[in-house]
Amino acid sequence: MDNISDLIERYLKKLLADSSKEYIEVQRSDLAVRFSCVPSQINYVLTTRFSAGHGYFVESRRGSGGYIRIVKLQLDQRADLILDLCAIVGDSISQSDAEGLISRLHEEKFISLREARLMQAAVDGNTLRLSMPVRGDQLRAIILKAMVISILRS
Amino acid sequence: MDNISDLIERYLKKLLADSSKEYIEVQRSDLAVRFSCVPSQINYVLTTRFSAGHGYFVESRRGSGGYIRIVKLQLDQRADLILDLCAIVGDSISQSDAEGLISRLHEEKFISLREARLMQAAVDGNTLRLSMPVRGDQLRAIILKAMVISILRS
DNA sequence: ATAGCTAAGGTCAGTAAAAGTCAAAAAGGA
DNA sequence: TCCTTTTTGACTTTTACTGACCTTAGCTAT
Repeated sequence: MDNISDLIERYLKKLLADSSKEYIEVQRSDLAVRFSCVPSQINYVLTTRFSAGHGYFVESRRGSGGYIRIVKLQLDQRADLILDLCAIVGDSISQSDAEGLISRLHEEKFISLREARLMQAAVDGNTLRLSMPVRGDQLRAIILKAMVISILRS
Repeated sequence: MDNISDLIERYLKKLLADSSKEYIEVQRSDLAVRFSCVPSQINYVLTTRFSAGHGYFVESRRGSGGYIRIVKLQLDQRADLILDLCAIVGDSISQSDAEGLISRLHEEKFISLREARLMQAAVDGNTLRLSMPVRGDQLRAIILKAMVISILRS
């Protein structure tokens, strides 16, 4: 139930929360040692849990003195939040990214927990797949954008 | 009278009763071993005895470190009304009926105005028609029920 | 300068470990 | 008997993890 990827995710998010800046810098090999895993697992965690859809931006540099920088994008500093969110969603969005975006909206206090759950339910993979075997990601994007617009307007 | 499904049901309900939280997490394969049955029997038990209508909500994750989480909804007398409304939705619902149902939920103070707007947006005709010219009413019913059930949590 | 070494991080495909689906077979019950 | 519920298992999908091989950046000795 607590797989390594979840532990790494939590660790990085705690670092971010404790940091005074909006980003952190880590070393891939350090993390791999700390969590007794292969280095490439760090990349796995980054792509599955720190994607743009989840509200993060990852930069890195190789070579000696290399690093991985994880930036937490601040939603509340966006000039036009609705447009930006719709751009992030795009024409198609995976369930994982949708979940990340919704929980982010909740963390940033744009929506309540109940509202987050409502939105999750509407774009849930099982819900959508029941009706549309294919193109679930497109449908999810359409519904998610409609909800984002409705709740952030006003 | 003592079939395996009943035993599994009782076991899970005892776990829930003994738990300090309102949910439990189990592993499907563990249960299958414990009760000497095939893993898919667990799914059978979940769908026949732990549905929303029975007052439960089931989430799960696949892959290594996967789990099944069973949430017990604490239902008050008002929950019956919600479940009835959910049953009324059925397999298919028109936009105007959906709107009626949503405003009813709001009038009965089950949901806030913002939540009502959110739900309206998700099942809006234009939104759904964009993606599915046909079967829009079926899709609307599926999404609406998922959202209605979600408000039973919390 | 620069060739070459070293120390980072990246990619990708393959394997393993879960849970899900579906329909057929078996068992019960009225 | 006939219908419903339970049980089974073959096949699928999703998620996590691993390792071999690749790329990039800095450093150092010539």
